[in-house]
Amino acid sequence: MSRAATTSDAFNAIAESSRRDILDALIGGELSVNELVEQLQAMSQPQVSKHLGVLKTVDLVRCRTAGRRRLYRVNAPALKPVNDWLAGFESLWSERLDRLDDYLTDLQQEEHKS
Amino acid sequence: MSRAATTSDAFNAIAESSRRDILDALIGGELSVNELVEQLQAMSQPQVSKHLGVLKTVDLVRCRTAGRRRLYRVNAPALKPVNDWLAGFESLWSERLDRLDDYLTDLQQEEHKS
DNA sequence: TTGACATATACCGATAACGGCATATGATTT
DNA sequence: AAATCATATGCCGTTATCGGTATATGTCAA
Repeated sequence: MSRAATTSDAFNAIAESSRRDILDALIGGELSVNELVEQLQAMSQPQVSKHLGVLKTVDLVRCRTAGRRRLYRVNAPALKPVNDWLAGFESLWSERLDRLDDYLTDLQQEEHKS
Repeated sequence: MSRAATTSDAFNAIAESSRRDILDALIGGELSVNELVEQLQAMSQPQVSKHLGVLKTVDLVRCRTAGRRRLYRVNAPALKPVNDWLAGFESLWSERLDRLDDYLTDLQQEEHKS
């Protein structure tokens, strides 16, 4: 078995930073593939198309044909599973708990030295 | 080139559902490896250990030695990058926009038929 | 219809993930 | 010291990723 497919899940789709970059670029609104290629310096057209394909499969992006161009836009609700999962950890978020945690870790390392 | 390493990023680490399951199990508090194995039916001990290793590398999990056992706990702040990235899409979240989006997609498919 | 533009797809080599099983390391008890 | 318990690590085969380059599909204009 290998790692889960990037097309299986929003979680897997957004694991790749190139795809997050594409989604970020689309926050402003619809963009064509070429406009994305321009905006995302250092990404070839085939790359952008492939990544868009992945994003489309998991419904993170939707598509509209306009003339010979194709306008892509974000489908934000597809990010909800991620958001919902994260919400379960918000209770553990506070700085105070973080510091306590660091303290415990340090304590444990001190014990280890002795 | 291949897919980014699971140890490169919180995004990549949480792409695997087994690892999300582990993190979920740890929300209640510290657990030893064996307790995790019990709780996560159908995951072998080596698997759990390996996944914990990945989670530890990206600091999503921290570790404390207690006798011959090892107690793991969530380090929630390591999820912040994910949360922050998601926040950029909250403006596009509403049901209404979602419906409008569906409408546009349907419209485009209708056009395509003609 | 021919040519230019816009986007998608196919093939390639390289890399690394994943699960399973066996085994090594490490700590405790008798 | 030996046996036991708890956890980590190593090796293997399978599979899917990723970027690159070339090319196919599709759409419009002259």
